[in-house]
Amino acid sequence: MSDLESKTRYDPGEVEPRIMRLWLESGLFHPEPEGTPDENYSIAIPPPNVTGVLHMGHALNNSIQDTLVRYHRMQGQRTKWIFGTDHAGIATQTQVERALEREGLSREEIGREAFVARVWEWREQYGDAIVEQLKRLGASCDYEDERFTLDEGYAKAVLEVFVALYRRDLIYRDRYMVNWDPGSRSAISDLEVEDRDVTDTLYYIDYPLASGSGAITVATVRPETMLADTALAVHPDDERYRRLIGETAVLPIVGRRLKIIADEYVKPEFGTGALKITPGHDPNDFDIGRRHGLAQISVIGEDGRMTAEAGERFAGLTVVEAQREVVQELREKGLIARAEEYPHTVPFSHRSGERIEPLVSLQWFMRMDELAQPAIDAVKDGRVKFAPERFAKVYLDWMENIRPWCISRQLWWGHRLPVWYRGNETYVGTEPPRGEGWEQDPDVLDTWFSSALWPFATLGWPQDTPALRAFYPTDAVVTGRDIIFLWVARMIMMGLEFREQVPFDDVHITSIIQAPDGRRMSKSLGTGIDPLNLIDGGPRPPVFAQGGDFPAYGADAVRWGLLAMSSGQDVRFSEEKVAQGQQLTNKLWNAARLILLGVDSDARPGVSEVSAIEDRWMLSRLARAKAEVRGRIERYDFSHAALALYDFVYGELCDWYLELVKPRLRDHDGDAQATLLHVLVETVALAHPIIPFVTEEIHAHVPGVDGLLAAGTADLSEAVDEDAEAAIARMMAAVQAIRGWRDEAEVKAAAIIPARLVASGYEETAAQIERLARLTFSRDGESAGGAVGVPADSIEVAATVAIPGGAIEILPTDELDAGAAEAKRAGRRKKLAAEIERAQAKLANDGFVAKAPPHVVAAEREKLARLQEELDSL
RNA sequence: GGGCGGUUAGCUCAGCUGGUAGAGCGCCUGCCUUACAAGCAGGAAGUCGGCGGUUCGAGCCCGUCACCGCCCACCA
Repeated sequence: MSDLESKTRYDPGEVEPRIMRLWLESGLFHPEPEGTPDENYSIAIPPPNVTGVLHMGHALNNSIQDTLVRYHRMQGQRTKWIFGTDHAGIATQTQVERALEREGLSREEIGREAFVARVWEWREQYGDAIVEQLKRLGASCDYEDERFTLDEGYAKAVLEVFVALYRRDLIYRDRYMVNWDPGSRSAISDLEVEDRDVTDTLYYIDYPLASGSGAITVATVRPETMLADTALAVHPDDERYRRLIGETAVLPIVGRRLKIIADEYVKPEFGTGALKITPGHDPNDFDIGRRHGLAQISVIGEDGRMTAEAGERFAGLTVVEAQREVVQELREKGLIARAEEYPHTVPFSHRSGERIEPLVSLQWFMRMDELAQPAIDAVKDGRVKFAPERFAKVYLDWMENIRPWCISRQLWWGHRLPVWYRGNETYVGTEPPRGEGWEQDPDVLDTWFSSALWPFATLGWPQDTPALRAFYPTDAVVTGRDIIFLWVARMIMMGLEFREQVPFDDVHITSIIQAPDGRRMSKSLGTGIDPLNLIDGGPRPPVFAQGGDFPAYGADAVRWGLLAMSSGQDVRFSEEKVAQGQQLTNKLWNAARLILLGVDSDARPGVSEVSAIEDRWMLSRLARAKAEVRGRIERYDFSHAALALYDFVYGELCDWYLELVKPRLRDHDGDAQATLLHVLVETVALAHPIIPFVTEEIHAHVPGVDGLLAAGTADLSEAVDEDAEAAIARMMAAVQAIRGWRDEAEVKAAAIIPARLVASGYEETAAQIERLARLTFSRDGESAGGAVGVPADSIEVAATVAIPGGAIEILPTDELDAGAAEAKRAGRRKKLAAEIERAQAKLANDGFVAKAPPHVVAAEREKLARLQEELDSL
């Protein structure tokens, strides 16, 4: 209890680790696998990369998930936040390779087995970091049931799926054009490619005709690939070239004869209208080549250097070097008609950042169209719902045009393909083949292949486990829109294929939080903000105008701030929102201090026989706040949930209720104490899913309540008391009117001013008005709450302040400056006159009176009458 | 080239089925009122991106233009 007395500021640094320990030790986060998925609640965390560190995206995403999870847990549902990490093939392998480089080693030097062992060591060493960081955030994941995508059981699920899809002919091996990433020396999928703007040189090259009569000119930004040209193409209807179709041209430098073919793909209006065809190094040319049965020649190798097929002169050169050589030779021969700057977009590897080299390569693919159809239906018929809804369209557009997925990766870290070769034989199975001479395919699967199985593989599939029966399908997945295709779509397809059920009902796509200057948050740009630095206090990144360290805002403040920032769209990071969250935690802490240090030792929470108007009001407003926050959370509208909570705590609980009830608290009023404690308990329960730490800490101090707040069940009652709300709303308006008048009339803040209440509807609140507005109502012949006072002209009145249902008349006193009061009256009169004019004009408009809904017109008339009355009283 | 989102107070953002614009921060004024001065009370501040239309009435609906951001796409 001494903390409550001594700490006038909430101290998250002391509270949060202590509370997290309590939660973890309680076993609260680890539900027994019982019940049905319908009655239970589960979310599978988007598995963070095992060697990753928490970034702002994680912080937002997991704040949201934890809010959902804690909310549903407190609705009494058996709740599991399925937890684990992803082996993250390329990312992790790259990190370990860099570490090896620093030792002067490479993975090739130490060999596959030793390398994989090194990665496992690395994982042992660094794999905990992100788990610990999630705990700092307060995430209530089921840490006791942690999965890893390369664990034995999980790997079994991956192989099972591969084999099953292979047997269905959905997985196949093919020589095909792939996105080759020279950086990671692996093929990557279309989704791992990003386009960047680049300015290249567009060369116009003359290809002499074999007949010797002139040349055909083609434009290209990649002259070095001409070494692999196997044809030229023109549009069949292009008059300029029609007579050349079927002729041959001579490939400069190489001397190969190229047939001139016709293909509708060629755009006559672009460039020269003639195209060099390089099936080995261009995706379009690859297709054209297949259509026309052209040879594929590969002059660029997987190492990004020219191959022997490029000719002795170029073999071994880098692509850039080869281009220079080729261009130089063409120039010497006078075959470059012209060259110009050419800005366009070019594919780059999302992972390594290197320019993609399209290559023909023998890879494993998954055919997606058949798997996609049920997943399209699931979204169309609402079994899977996107929030915000517009992302359903994004999903459907992609799914309806889905293409085969290149799933093999030339890496060492990952699930090795369950494929073996012996001569011309191929064996695919979850167990290695019997017999001698089999060699396993060296490739591993795309990381997203295993991620696609996450919602059920984490629960023990392919075994029929209790966890699977209790928690699949899950309820929601919460993630960023950047992985709708990479992950969400594939989970839906795999879930339907292998469990015949969608993996989740709801897909919540979160905002992406940008740097304060609107740029992408990125470590390399200096725009990244480490959430831990916000929680614990730490350096502000360079993107902030203000330097120095963040204050230690605490996890609750960061959670609240991120939720408040997030909306349906991308938003800039706002430190002010985090600060606002901190203020909220501090406000709650101090409200709790007022209540807990003020009540008698035998006081207990309760609501029986509540009769005081402010108590009734508070309970009614609490009920509304609960309904509001609940509704917002269930609609995945977290910013409004956070703001509604803030508004309730500040605007109703602290600004009004606590002020109203203070006198009764001092008087040891039993009803007041019980109600205060009840409201406190209910408020921290309401707030807990969003700001779990401070609420748990406060809850622990409430007399007569046991157990963890996080483990409790929320009271769902939402009874509203309209009469009490109306009475207190009037009182609040009256107090604010007087406060406003006092300020403008320059009445000293501390002065208590004589006045007379000339209004109805204040029977229960007159005394409160006196106290909160610092007035003293005269009782000459009237009761304090009397309906109508003595006739207005019988006593001199210094000022009249309009309030709902009447007015408060300020009586003369030395505290009043007559001039200021009159100036104030004049100002008010002017304002009223303007408003009256507007209302009159509106009502004079026949169209308005005739066509607007009756209640709108009636409201306008009422307003006019009220304004007129006030003006008259002045 | 398609598609999506945005443009509201100095800053970051709200604004439900159209009915005289809101919050936080910042700013101004006054208060150390025994929960919180990292607090409390009060206040100033916006031609709701431009133009046109529908309507009695438009921040909200329709059209159009401008700028910002994102996604998808094989144009040499």
